[in-house]
Amino acid sequence: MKAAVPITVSGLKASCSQCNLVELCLPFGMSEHDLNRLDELVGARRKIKRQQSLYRAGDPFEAIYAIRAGSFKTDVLLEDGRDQVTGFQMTGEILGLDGISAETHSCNAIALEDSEVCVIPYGKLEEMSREVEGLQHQFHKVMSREIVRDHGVMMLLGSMRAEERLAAFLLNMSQRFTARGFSPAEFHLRMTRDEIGSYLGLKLETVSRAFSRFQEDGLVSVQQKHIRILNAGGLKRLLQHQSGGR
Amino acid sequence: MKAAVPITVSGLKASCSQCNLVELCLPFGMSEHDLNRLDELVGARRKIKRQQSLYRAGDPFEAIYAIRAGSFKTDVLLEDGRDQVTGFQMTGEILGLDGISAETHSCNAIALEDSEVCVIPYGKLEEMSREVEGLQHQFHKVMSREIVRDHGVMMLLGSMRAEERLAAFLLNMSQRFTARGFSPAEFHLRMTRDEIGSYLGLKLETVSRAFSRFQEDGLVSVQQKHIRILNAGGLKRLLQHQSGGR
DNA sequence: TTTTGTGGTTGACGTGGATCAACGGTGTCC
DNA sequence: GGACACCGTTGATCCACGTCAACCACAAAA
Repeated sequence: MKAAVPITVSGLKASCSQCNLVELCLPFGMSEHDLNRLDELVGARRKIKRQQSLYRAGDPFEAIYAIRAGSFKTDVLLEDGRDQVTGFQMTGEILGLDGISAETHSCNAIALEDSEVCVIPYGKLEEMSREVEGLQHQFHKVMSREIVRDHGVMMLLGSMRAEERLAAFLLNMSQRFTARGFSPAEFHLRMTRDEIGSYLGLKLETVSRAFSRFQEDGLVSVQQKHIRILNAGGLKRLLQHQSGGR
Repeated sequence: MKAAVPITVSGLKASCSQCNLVELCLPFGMSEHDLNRLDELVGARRKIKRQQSLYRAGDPFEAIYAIRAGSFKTDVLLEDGRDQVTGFQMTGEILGLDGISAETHSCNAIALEDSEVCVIPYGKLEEMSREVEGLQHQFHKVMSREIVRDHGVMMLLGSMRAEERLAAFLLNMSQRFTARGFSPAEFHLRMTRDEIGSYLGLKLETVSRAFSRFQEDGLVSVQQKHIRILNAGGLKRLLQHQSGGR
């Protein structure tokens, strides 16, 4: 939407060993000793304002990013103007893995709110993961997890109906908020109906109607972006009962 | 479909340095010196008969696989019986990357024809990629490429219409056959209409109708699984012209 | 040769979600 | 405070694709 973006690099050096996101982020499961080495790896932090991009499709690939605060969406766009949100990312998650293959980013990463990331220069990461076994293994796991996640989305897009897709989305968000110490039942979505729709392969009107339907059925209470899940079991059942999907 | 499968491990030691698939496979771009080290890495070959599985969801993850001959599909299945083909793989492509994250495979890999793979024990791969920089980098690229590919499929499933999806599929197949030294215009599909449909998020009847439509329009000639592309430009145009897709 | 099975094609019909359109709520910038 | 922009909701209508069903082609078995 906006043109190029003023980049803010805070002088603050990141520190994995001090960070309270270790359990969600790249360093997960690494020994204290290895963790200290990671502090060398992670470069400066960078702040990204709402609606601004961390990187855009076509940018040369130099680093991956760990989200320290805030949240992002990634999207791909076709030359004819159509676009598709490929994911929403929260704190501790890693952005930029798409860039390794062609040494150029293949999607846009845009902040959904004012956010901050840790910059992990990719060359350094490769170098250090030759020395630190735990880092190498974690990094592979992070990439593999992304592949598995994408398969899940393909499943959703290829074989679920509108309400099933939204139910799956809400349960997924709930689980991720829970992992971050927030309530499983009550949370604030940072993305618009249009963005949810793009991600789920639906039009925004369909998303809105599905929300209304869930509210009628007492499954959730919806007030704009504020969601309260009233009947998680009901949402799960929506997913399991083969409802004649496409 | 079938129950568990007799596994055939041929005594033949694989050899990357001798293999004519180097340019498509994991070793791509590696120096001759590094290539020789790869020969230590790759274990036995394994033959998989048509319709049999290389691994199934839930199997413990031990190795990744490079396809030496033949082709595969991967699919995920939901507890309610629905399933979704997440990809078709050809010679030189790598299978099993989904298993790293949870140390368990998350999808099924099934041979579309009698096939053969090179078994790459994952522990050894990690070990060796700590020593061989080129290997590490190539491996990361392979994983990243998989992520980018998945984003493309998400785009297709989320925002293209039936005929666009099939056109994209045919062009993709054509390109991959070309890369393997086959004709870009004429090839034999190894998968059924139902499998194509599952991959593209369509019913088999819709796939069949789209094929018929393409034939009427002189874009391709279709005889069962044998495809001849008569007008590649026409197929590409189908993709670009915003045809009011969903 | 007939039989059986699997995969593919085609037609008639139904429907879930897209499209088009109007309107209501909320936040932000003067 | 008022005006504007953006986002969300809801209704009416349409159409692409799913569903159901019949039939055909080819291959393997008998």
